Amino acid sequence: MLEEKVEEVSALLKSFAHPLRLKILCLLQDQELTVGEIRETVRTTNANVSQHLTIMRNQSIIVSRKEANLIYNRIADERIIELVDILEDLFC
Amino acid sequence: MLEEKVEEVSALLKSFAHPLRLKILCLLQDQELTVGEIRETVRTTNANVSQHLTIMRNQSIIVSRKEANLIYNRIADERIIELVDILEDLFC
DNA sequence: TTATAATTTCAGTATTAAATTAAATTCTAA
DNA sequence: TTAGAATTTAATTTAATACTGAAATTATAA
Repeated sequence: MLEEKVEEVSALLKSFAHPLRLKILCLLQDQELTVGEIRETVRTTNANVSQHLTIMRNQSIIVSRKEANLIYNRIADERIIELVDILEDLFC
Repeated sequence: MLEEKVEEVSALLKSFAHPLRLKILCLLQDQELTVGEIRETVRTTNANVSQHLTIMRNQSIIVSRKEANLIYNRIADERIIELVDILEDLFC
């Protein structure tokens, strides 16, 4: 792997090498959810969920769609869905 | 993914979501190397390489074999080799 | 227009991780 | 048995992350 790609891929990995963020990605594998809905499945604050989503948005892993005063989040990149599936196959 | 597995897999990811550690894993894909040999390919200290190897050893990603006063390191788990290949396929 | 709901942003604190340097260990070979 | 090489460990400093609670933003609907 080229040096440049190593930087890129490690940054990508880092963006979901955190239990809450990995959990969020699992939840979003096959649906879109709002901050509040995600919040209901984990024990933390909305602000915290929002911040973790921001980290993943900055890596273009997640995109959001606004509907009324709700913001629906989903996985932006098919490769991430695939990768989470692979992680599940390999390590679960 | 079960809560317990989320913790486990995110800890695993974290152990190589760092540019130097990912680089080391790439180098070790198909060979074993000593700290000194790894050191030659990156610009940091031996102590630093050793510390990063320790992090991955603690996750059982890497095992070491002693020969004279050299310590050869290799990837301990076939699934990691596979995963690095997949990362390369998907993102490079 | 005002109240409310959802989300984000901000500021502060606490925690964890990374890199550096020096000292300690382990082994080899003179 | 001592000198040197390779590696690890320890201690320190610096930097990056995570979490919380409060305030700000945005949009809806009464």
